[in-house]
Amino acid sequence: MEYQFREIEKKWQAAWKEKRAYAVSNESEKPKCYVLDMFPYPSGAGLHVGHPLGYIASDIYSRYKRLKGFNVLHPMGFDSFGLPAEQYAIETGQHPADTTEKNISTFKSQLDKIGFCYDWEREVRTSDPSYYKWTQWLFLQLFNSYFCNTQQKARPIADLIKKYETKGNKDFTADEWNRFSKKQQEDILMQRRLAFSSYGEVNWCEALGTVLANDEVVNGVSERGGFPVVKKKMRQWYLRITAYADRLLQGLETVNFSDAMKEMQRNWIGKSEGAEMEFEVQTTDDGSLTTDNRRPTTDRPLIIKAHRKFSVKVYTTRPDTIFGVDFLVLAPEHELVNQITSAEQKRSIDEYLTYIKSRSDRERMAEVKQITGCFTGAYAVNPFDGKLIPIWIAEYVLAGYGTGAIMAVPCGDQRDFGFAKHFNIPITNIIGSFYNGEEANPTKDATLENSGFLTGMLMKDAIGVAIDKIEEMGIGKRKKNYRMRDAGFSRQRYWGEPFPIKWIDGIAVPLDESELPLELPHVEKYGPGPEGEGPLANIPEWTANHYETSTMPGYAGSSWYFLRYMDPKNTETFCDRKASDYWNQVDVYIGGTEHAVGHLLYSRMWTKVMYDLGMIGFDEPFKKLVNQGMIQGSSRFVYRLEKIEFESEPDILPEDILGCPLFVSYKFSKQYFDDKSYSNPAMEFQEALDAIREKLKIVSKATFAFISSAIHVDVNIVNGVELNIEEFKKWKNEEFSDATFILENDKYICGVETEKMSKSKYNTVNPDDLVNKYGADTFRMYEMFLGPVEMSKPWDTKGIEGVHRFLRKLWRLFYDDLKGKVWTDEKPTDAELKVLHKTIKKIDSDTEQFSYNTAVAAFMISVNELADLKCNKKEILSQLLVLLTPYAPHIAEELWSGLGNEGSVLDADYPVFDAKYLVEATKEYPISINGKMRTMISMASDAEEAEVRPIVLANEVVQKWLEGKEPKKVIFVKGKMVNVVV
RNA sequence: GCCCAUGUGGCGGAAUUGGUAGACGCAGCAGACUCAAAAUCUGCCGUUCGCAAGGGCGUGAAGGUUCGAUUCCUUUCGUGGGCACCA
Repeated sequence: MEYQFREIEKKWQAAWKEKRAYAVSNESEKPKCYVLDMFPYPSGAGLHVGHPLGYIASDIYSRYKRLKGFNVLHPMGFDSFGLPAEQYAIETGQHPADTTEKNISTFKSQLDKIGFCYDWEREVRTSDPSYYKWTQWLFLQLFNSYFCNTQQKARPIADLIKKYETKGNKDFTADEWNRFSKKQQEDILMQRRLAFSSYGEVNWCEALGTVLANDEVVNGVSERGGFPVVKKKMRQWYLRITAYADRLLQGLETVNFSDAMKEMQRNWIGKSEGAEMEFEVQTTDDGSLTTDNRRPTTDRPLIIKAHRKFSVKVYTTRPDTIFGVDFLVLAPEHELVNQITSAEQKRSIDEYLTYIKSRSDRERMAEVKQITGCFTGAYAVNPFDGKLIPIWIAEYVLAGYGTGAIMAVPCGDQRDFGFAKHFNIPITNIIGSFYNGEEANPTKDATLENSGFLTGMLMKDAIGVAIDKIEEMGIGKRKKNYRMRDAGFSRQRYWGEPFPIKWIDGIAVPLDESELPLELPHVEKYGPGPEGEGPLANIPEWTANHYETSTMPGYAGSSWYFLRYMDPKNTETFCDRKASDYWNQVDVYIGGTEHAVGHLLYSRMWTKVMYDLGMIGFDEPFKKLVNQGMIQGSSRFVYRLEKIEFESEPDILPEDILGCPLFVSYKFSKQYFDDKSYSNPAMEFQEALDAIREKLKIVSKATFAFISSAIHVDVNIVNGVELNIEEFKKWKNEEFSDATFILENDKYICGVETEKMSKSKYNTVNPDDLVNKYGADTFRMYEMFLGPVEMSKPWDTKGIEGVHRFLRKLWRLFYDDLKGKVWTDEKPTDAELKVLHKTIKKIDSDTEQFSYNTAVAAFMISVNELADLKCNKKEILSQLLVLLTPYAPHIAEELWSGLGNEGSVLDADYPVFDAKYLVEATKEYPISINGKMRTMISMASDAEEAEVRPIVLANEVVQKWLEGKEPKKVIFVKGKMVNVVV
């Protein structure tokens, strides 16, 4: 009886489906466990081997927890709104709903072949109206809520309205409020709503007539077409996530995420403490701007003007350096720029602003080596010593962060320093010898000099003193700041949730709950609407109703989906409170680090809002987070000779002579054609040269040079690094059917590089093929065997054979190909029990800790040892099968029933580890001399140092190393090792 | 640029968290079985010196702490991911 994995897997998948083996109930006596994978986007390319990595890990954990007696929720669904489907629609005219539907069914059938234990009855899709009805509903809850600063939580906006009606606030009285127009009231409320509308900048591409994503903009032009892209202000929806900044930080203390992940989120939130303060802009007596740049002197003291016409508000974390401020820098977008620019500087400033319009934020942050900026001609006055400070604008100051203006202290900040040097701005040193004139020193430990009332203080002590003084003088205040911005929540796109909002007379009017869902209308064309609005603006019926024309972003539906799985069919509410109370937080959430800050922060915020409004009973969605690494592609290259230059006749392709493309094997390519530069032609070489000459039938005297260029070749037609030449000739519709090759050792060897897995690199491997060839169980175990789940690693199909051999070897413990059944009911020996219990211990702890690669190794060791012991005993093998079930459920179920066990192995009793089988009387101690292992000595496990020492010193190897001398020291670690120091 | 992760044989990786570096698997080499192949089994397999016994070197690089460092510290280089409209 052979291991017929195809039949076995088909049989049990059908049986489990028929028995609804994976259906999960919300009512159970058992403790609950919620295991969740990150929501997949059903891309048209289907699954590649990188996708299932996390799914297999969570599946193993779910099955393990089930065996351990938990009621496990392990659902799957699709984040089916998104840009790629829309892009595809624009290109092919197919409706996103149709392509999405098709993609999902491909995805599902691929997933099913791998044998996951999803409860498909709970599947959700974000693009399904019955789902996005609740996304819209939740948006309205956000819209109708505000963040109460006193209680630090979300409350209904009605509470705020009531307060305004009865008490007013610091800016207006109740009477004033009640006299405000509806529009005025709404504008004020909009400043507090958790989902609110405001103006923000987008990447506008005039030529394409559309708004572009950041990654669609490269070097200031559109990725498609290369058209110029500029910043444009547009009305946008936002979520007030900044209100939750502190709670999102505090919440991190309560969840089990990796330190790296928490650190990333903290950095993203970017909390800093410092001060906000105002610098007056120097003006003449009549209040107009002056361009007098002479510094005040004792005989010509500065007259500080009383006109508070212009002032620049800066945010700084280092108010202690106030006397070291040599210039101010405004973000180019800063509203003061136009007002304070002097007549002489107007032209330069305008030119600079034009340049800035073409720069993305990303570029502005990344290219710090390239220092740009422009002087406005205006000066500010240092409020402490009256010094005049030139005001510049520069791209390294971002409008969205802090106040959009900084005070520059070149001796303490490297970017300010570089800027000062570049534009020859004199630098004031306030930290004495801590500043060397070569680079800035951001220390807080220096003693301040030239710093007025702060002189002589340690910088870190001066921070507080400076802020107190600033507050006392009434020119600024202590301030916390966050780098995080409010989350942009509109997209000028079609394929997303419509906003349940009508715009009437400039007021955003929410739809009534009864009008939900507001369904996405069918369209024929997906092009942008007028003025960069979304495609919905092209639909007369839509605009006639005054509906909002943008749609929600991808993270809208994914911010709360984990709740819908708990109660997916509910038509009354998004999720029944009883269901969310039972399932509660997600116990284990598995997904990639690419979602570290986006999705995870948004869903954490939504959860907090829902908790504040009493809709759910917990305020962190994910108790534990496991980050899976990426599976990288392992690309293969062939090297095509592209140009042959003769002394007389340059630039001939080999094809011109040969009539066919010519490929050289890796070694020759690297040795002779590696230089990419055509001006430095490849060297001559004998071996390959002769071969090529022969191929090219060129007279031997000709002088020529080549360049080889690396071409991605489909990894599926390469065996390891050896190209399958026959397959290659058939590849790409026989594009290379007539190719010739220069081989090494009769083989064509390909180049190898690790890159992102993608279709365009021909390095994707389809799990379907592997499941067909080796079976789902082999595939699952091989993915886990590759390495730790959290680590990124390149995919290489080669090793899968080893795992498959392991499963066949396991099979042979039960059945022989010729003899049939070999398992017996005999009583196990101590040695066999020892192997079993060693395995139970290892597998149990490895599975709990997601250390699946070592668990697979432990299974292999176990089967190797049982085979060596010729152990075919049911008592041992049954327990081993239960351990294996989470990893390889099909073969486990087949063998389990073959042994005549009752019921399904999916719900068997998990083996219990018993330490008594592992007790050893003696221990092989490694003996080191000066820390280097020299020999082994077998000694009693419970021996103490006094007994061990004479045995060790008497050993002949130790004697040899001692050379008759007394050891300096003997270190004995019981149960571990002995080290003799000579 | 900033933030995070990571670097160990030809390859994927292991190492009880400061205690035998290279488990397990792939690839490779030699052998058994076979008419042959597949499958299976046995042995070798970091590098270097040596007939051998045995020794030197070795966890990206350079320092340091320690009886002992893949593990801790400092500096440095390479690679991967994220940086707000890809999801």
